[in-house]
Amino acid sequence: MSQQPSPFSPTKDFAKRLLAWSDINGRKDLPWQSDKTPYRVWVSEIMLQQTQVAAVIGYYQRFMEHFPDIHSLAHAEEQQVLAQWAGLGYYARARNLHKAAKHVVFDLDGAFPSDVEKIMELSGIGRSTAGAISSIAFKRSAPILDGNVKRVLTRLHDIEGWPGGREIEKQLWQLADNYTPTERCEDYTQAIMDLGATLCTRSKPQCTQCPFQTDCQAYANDTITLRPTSKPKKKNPVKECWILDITCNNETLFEKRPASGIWGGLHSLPELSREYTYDEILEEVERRFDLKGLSIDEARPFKHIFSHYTLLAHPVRIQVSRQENSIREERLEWLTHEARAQKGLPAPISKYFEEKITKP
DNA sequence: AAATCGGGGGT
DNA sequence: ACCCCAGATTT
Repeated sequence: MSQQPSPFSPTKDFAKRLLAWSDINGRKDLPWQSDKTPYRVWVSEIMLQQTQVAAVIGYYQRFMEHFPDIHSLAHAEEQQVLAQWAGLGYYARARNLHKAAKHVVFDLDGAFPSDVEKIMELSGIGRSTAGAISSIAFKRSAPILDGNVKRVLTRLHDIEGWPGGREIEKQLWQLADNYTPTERCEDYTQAIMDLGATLCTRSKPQCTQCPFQTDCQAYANDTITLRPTSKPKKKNPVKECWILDITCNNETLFEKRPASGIWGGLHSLPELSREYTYDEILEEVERRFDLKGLSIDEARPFKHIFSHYTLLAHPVRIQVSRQENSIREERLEWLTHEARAQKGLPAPISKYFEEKITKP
């Protein structure tokens, strides 16, 4: 755990300078930026959660015409709410909005809660959205930590580590809280989102326009493109299977694989789900190939790493007695080791045979 | 094709 | 308390 020596080295007057910047460059004419009632702010924050400003504007205006206040929303049928939401996507947001409206109107006497803790109890509102509503609608000093703010803060402090992780997120909330002013906190909330949305963007940030260029640790360290640290790719799953090494005399049964998928179109050993028991394997061999197994035993498993998963193949050797009337299919082929060497086979299968020959 | 996003839900 | 997902867009 690399505890940073000082998790917080305050940039002096951050809020003041940010507000000075946003007074000139910030957006102040969006539909939800006038008449900032809790209801109007809330609806805008929910709509903006996973959707860009430009896409939200039209929906917001129509939504407000249909449901001008929280009472009209609470008394509406869910279908009417969803109808107004149609096209915005993420419809769970609309259901949560409706559910929360009913809760406020019928359980809280229509009084929208003002502190973060209470706001967070409403469906569809987490800590960041609650902070936004509390600060913008109630002018309470409450931090937010949405994607924009995470980006600004991880760059300003050049914080390494995925912001979704526990420790980093905790550190970011601490920073967000420290920077949040008591004066003009509603403008500050809007301003830091504007900074992230217009200058401190994910790609091609406009650092030359940024009022914090000389404060920015990532800029100084030339790590802007590395911040925020991207989510660690979850390590690939391991998939296991049986690989059937079916032999009769000196020949092995190969099966041409489907054209698409892994090893598409190549000849390979038949593959079965690892779930099968020996008995089930033999049943399947008889069903699919019309071959009776005489003996069955396992060889050493081999591993093959694909880009998206690791295959752990368990070869199972099956001796069969060749029948006259064995199923004949285009995709099935009996090959000797010599013939096999000429054939296009998946590398792991070829390798398996090299080992089998050199170390029987 | 892969990364992103804030909250919900499952473990 | 922690991890992961659904659902849609963006790069």
